[in-house]
Amino acid sequence: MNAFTVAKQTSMDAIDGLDTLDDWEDAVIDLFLHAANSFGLPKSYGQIYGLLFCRDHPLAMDEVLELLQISKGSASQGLRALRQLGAVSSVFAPGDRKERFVAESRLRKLVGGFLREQADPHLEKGLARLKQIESLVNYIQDVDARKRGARRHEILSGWHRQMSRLLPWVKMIVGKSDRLPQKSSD
Amino acid sequence: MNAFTVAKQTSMDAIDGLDTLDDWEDAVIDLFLHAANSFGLPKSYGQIYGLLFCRDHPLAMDEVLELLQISKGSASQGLRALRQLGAVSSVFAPGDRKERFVAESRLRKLVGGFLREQADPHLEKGLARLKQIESLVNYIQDVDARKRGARRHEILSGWHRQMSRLLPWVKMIVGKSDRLPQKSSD
DNA sequence: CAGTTTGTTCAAAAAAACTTGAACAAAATA
DNA sequence: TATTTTGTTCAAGTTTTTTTGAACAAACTG
Repeated sequence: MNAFTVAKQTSMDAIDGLDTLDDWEDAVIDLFLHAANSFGLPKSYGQIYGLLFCRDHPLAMDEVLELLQISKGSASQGLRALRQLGAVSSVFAPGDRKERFVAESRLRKLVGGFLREQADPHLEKGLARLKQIESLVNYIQDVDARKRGARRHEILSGWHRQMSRLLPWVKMIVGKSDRLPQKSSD
Repeated sequence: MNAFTVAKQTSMDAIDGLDTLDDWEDAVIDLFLHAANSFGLPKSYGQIYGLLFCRDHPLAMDEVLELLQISKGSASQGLRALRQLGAVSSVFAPGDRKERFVAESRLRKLVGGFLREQADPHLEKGLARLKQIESLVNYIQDVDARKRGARRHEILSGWHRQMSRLLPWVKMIVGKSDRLPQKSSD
């Protein structure tokens, strides 16, 4: 990258305001920071997603960490996790070695990714725990005590079944009319 | 409480095994510990709920903290929070000053309480943030930049609407056939 | 009313989660 | 191949959350 290119880009950014955060962008990033927290994700993930969500064009990792004032490590880990969740995807600009990132803005996809990466694994682990509980209950000698244990195992199995049923419905219901109808996208 | 009463209770507990935790109870408590964590609640809440869930009879706070080996403070705060969530309710045994607690085991109620105490407040806060974003977007001078902000606000508003729609469905779907049909309870 | 039981509060300690940045690796370039 | 660019890893540091327990308050009891 030569001096001319640097100068050109800097001035363009300054004109477009893309090398600083607008107040509304700060507010959006803050919204996602809190949203991430309430979904059990690190706040930096929310910040990164929020920034990309605001922008029309892909950002590279160094732009993200510069704009958000976070460390390289956070940016790297955050972007990887968000991609894993399907919340961001990377694009490679032709003739540029940098990987650039864009936010997925279809709620359906976001919810789907979250359920796949977070909810489904918990349900699987839960099933394993249920099996272990079942076998422990079978060792109980006292009849009444074993009945009590068995009853609890039944209840938990019922809950597990219901949660398993619920998730597909969530995927269905969310994303029925995603992104508002005006100006059809996708 | 006189010596006889103490001796009597101790022996009864020993016989029934109610003053120690069975292996299966440990496993159930551990299950709820992890579940609480994944719902963003302190693990002690999960432990307390799990213990009460295992037992047929109400437990007093001192029994809970003894069985789980947790502090008075944790037990007190945990029980209060769980009651607030509708996950436990307290009963007063006649002729006893102690408040005793039982777990709510209807998934519908648990989910309802969680949504009411956790999800609904988040949605409300989200709405407030959206309004603030909207007003910030209106201050943007540059037309294209304002369009970009307005578009983002629309998308977020759509998400908010969809999440608001989703929650009632969740309440409906969960608890359709709660607690397994056999041996009708409640 | 003095003593006991029951339960709450909250400052400090402990534990858990998150972030940082320097060292490292991989890939492109000269 | 030496150098630069880009990105990852992870031990150590920081922040946040949770737990503890001693002090306190309220309600009962003798």
